[in-house]
Amino acid sequence: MDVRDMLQAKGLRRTRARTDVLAILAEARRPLAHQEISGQTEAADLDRVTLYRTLTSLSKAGLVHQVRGVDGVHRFCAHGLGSMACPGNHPHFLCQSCGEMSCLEGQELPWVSVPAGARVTGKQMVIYGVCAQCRDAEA
Amino acid sequence: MDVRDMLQAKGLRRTRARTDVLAILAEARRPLAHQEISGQTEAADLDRVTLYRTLTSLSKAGLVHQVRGVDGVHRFCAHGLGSMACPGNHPHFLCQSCGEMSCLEGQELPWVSVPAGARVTGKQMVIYGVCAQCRDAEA
DNA sequence: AGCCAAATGCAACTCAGTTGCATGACGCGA
DNA sequence: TCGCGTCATGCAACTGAGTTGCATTTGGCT
Repeated sequence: MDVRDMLQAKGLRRTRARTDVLAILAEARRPLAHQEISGQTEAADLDRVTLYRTLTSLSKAGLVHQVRGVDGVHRFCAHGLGSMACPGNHPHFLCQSCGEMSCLEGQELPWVSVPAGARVTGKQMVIYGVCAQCRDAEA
Repeated sequence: MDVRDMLQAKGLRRTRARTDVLAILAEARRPLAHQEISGQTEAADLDRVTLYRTLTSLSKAGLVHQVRGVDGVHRFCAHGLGSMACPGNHPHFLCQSCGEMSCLEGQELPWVSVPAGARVTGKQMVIYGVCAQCRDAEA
């Protein structure tokens, strides 16, 4: 399924910003921050604001999932789009040295009981530390 | 155990900022954001920067634990100081309507396997939605 | 009391993210 | 395929959390 078709299926207008951003995210094996996306050549000439709004609309449409790391930065992920859509209900690992986040797939988030009467919108779990590459670089 | 003694036990100078902030946090039944703390009369005349630095030093000393909500704001918690110290390894609930966070105590965070070679510094899980009070207020 | 290191206060700054508004482009119907 | 309304984009300016540098004060210790 093409990214353009996915946009249409969700009732979103197919614009260059959306197709490019969605393609970048779908290709990435991990959640990307706004900054990382705008670093890609395809998105380099996009306005910051447009990128933010694009990510918001993709997120609302359910095409990407969104995680906010312990560094306070939003990251967006669309890997496994289509067939094996990645709903995002798994933990994420954030390397505090290089800032890369990765999905810890195949591990479900536990069910958690919340205070009576509360409505749950979502949940996220972030494990943080230093990734293997950065540990090597340290030594 | 008095908050002043706790500071001393951790090798921290006992200053008004630290004793007041620690007392506020110890008394609160939930993690407080910087803004909520400075709203308390005891901390009202503290400089923003001092409050940030105070929270950082308390956090490093292990007297408080720190959670960053999906709203990107740091919250600090010291409830159950001393005897039943709250290590923070439980999930937290964040109400996106009123911004209040609460500790979901008695529920352990699951063990999660991370990529080989990575060093884990910490982990946090945040459940978000709307709390019972805010749901009532909506209706 | 007196000293030094550590803590405080102030000002200015960074950086992620948002808002308002004018312009441009997508989609749809004629 | 043309035209039009609506939504998307770009620009500028703003917000709010958090940080940094530096001069001043204060806690702890002798």
